[in-house]
Amino acid sequence: MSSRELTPTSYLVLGMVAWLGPSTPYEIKRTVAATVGNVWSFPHAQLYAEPARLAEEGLLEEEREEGGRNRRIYSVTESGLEALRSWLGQADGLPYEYRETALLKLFLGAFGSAGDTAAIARRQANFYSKRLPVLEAMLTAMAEVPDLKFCRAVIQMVETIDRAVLDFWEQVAGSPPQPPEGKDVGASRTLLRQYAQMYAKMTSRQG
Amino acid sequence: MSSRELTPTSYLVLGMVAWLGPSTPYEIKRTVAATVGNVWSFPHAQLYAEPARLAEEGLLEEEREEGGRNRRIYSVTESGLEALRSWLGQADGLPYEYRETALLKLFLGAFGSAGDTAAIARRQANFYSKRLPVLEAMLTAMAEVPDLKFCRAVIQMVETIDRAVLDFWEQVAGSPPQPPEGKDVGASRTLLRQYAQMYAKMTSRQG
DNA sequence: GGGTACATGTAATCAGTTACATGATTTA
DNA sequence: TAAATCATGTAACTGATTACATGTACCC
Repeated sequence: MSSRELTPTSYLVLGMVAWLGPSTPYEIKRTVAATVGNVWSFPHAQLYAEPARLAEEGLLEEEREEGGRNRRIYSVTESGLEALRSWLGQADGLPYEYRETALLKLFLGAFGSAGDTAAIARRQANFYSKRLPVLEAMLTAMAEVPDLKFCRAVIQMVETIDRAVLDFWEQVAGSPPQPPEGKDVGASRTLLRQYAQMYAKMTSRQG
Repeated sequence: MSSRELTPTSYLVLGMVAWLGPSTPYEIKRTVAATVGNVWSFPHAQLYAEPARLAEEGLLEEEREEGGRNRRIYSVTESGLEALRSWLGQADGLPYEYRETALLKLFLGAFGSAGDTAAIARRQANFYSKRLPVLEAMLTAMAEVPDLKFCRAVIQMVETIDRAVLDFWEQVAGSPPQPPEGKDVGASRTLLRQYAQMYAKMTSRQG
């Protein structure tokens, strides 16, 4: 029936509806925000658009609330559950994507001013140091509830990464790489090219 | 001159050209792949499209190679450098995005079969356990070369995250959360809703 | 009763992804 | 010299982001 390839967003929505039972896009959004949304943001417009698509494909079923807000309410169909199960069965093994603007700024720090990198590092460290205690509170709250173990696993992963990343940025803030004097890129220019070439060789065929 | 807001991709390209000197999209691509590309993938089509845009906006300058492959060669302009510097000066402090399909599968593991989650976890662990030694080789190679310190910092971050994530997946593989018997979601259904609500309260106003 | 935050959508744009296509070097 | 990989692009599609818009509930 459907021809398009489902996206991660598709499966997330599918899974949330399966889990929450009949639910509105807003409920999906809220639950996502509380879990994977911490590190993988799904803008709410998407969480309204995606269920609509899935409904067209017969993987969700849509009904409208009578009266009141006239909300859209979605439930999983059997073929929706099937799609979800089949997806869960594949261990495709794609690596993570980690996107942090600050990492790009660290990378290109040579072109900035002296204090830039340290300021950026402190800013990031500050953010994660504030999020960590919240996560820990969540984790202890969930520890009692075995039914939330899957949810808990997600928060545990967020915590794991936050810790690592916080540590990293604190180190950078402590001893930030300094931009070279006089903007002399000349030296690093050829070195960077050599590095890229070496890297390509090391990763294509055998090292 | 330009009206659009520059994207992270824009600044990355700007920075790479500034760093490499006059360069072709392919050289940009290769260098990106060797550095941030490890965790933040920029498809090559983008690294051909973006310099073209930047050239239109006067932030890069484009010339064509005479004869041969007739390649496009880009260099930074003064206003390009300015844009880069000004961007580096802002510590906007956005948190990272971490996207790993396996994390979604872990989250939704309740709907899969018994062995699924463990298989997925092993698969991820396997990948990172293979990448780590490569990164370490790179790091020791770069340790000698002070001009590559910014580049090295990036690889260090990748290593940091890989370690943390590898550890996490190994733990999951060791004792994976089991899907409930009989697909009884009923219990966790309301708990999940409660959790989402609690989370919303904890993160909006003060906890 | 007025303001602020929660809730619920739609529209338009564009970056990003995938796919297609082919020329130039190596390497076997 | 054939195969494989490296290098270099373009076209088309569509999901994702941004922005707009408005209704409803709650708090002071």
